[in-house]
Amino acid sequence: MGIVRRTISVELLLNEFENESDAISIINLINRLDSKINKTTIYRVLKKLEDDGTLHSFLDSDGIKWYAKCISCTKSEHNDIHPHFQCTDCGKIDCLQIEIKIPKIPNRKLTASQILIQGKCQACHG
Amino acid sequence: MGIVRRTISVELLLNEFENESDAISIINLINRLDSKINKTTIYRVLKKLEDDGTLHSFLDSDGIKWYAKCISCTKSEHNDIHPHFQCTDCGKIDCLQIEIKIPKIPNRKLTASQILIQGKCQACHG
DNA sequence: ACTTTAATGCCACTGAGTTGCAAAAATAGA
DNA sequence: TCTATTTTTGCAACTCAGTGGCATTAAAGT
Repeated sequence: MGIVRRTISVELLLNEFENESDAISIINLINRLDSKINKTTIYRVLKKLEDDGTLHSFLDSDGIKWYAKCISCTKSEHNDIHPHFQCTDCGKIDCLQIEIKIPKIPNRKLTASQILIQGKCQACHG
Repeated sequence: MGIVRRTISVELLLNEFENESDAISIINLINRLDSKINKTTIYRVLKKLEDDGTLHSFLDSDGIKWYAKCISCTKSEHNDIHPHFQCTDCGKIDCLQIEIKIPKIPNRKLTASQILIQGKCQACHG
């Protein structure tokens, strides 16, 4: 289930994503909001926002969780499938609005894909 | 640095991959070899085998680490870049010998990509 | 065989993420 | 606006994959 009550925690978290076009790691959010929200609450609210189709999550190459805004998702359907790009220098991740074609594979039914591309961003001399 | 000495641990681990064409999670290896090798050693030997170009590693959608045999890698170069397929029913992962084309992206220098495809394998009615 | 140096086992630790539960806050209803 | 209900939060303790230090063991070279 998604967000039911409009609480301060929900507002604060939505606000972080309002002011940020890149993805944000949970670790980072916990640090940013340390004095305002408990980390358990952060995990729980983010999960609900994902259920609502407001945010989507993915893991980086170290296995830690990041969240980013969805563009066209709803509660019933996460349409927002796209690759993520992580700069190996500064660590920033952003969503790439490109489509990567996965070919059909014999004897397997494909349902999802997670693509993490690594390299250097423009700021780090890409 | 990679493998220097031919120890029992190295033999046992290589043996596991000899008899297995799929990827194997570290967790699984630790369970399999519980009575024979300490888990710290397993982590260390696998890392060396990866440095040697014998195995490659990747994370699944839960962020846990898997290893699989390399086909054409060397100590100096991991050429064996390919997507991995995980069955959402049985959890098995295997290497897909297909190439997925990543388009050039403006203002970014791409160096690597990790692709995890999810779905159902043949055995689980793919 | 002996010496050198790499590899191992053990144990304690780290750190991301989770769980249970009592207290607090948000909504609905009167 | 007050009250009852139900969700949400904070806290503390926990889980579990993965790591680091260090003394001991075991390869390999001479």
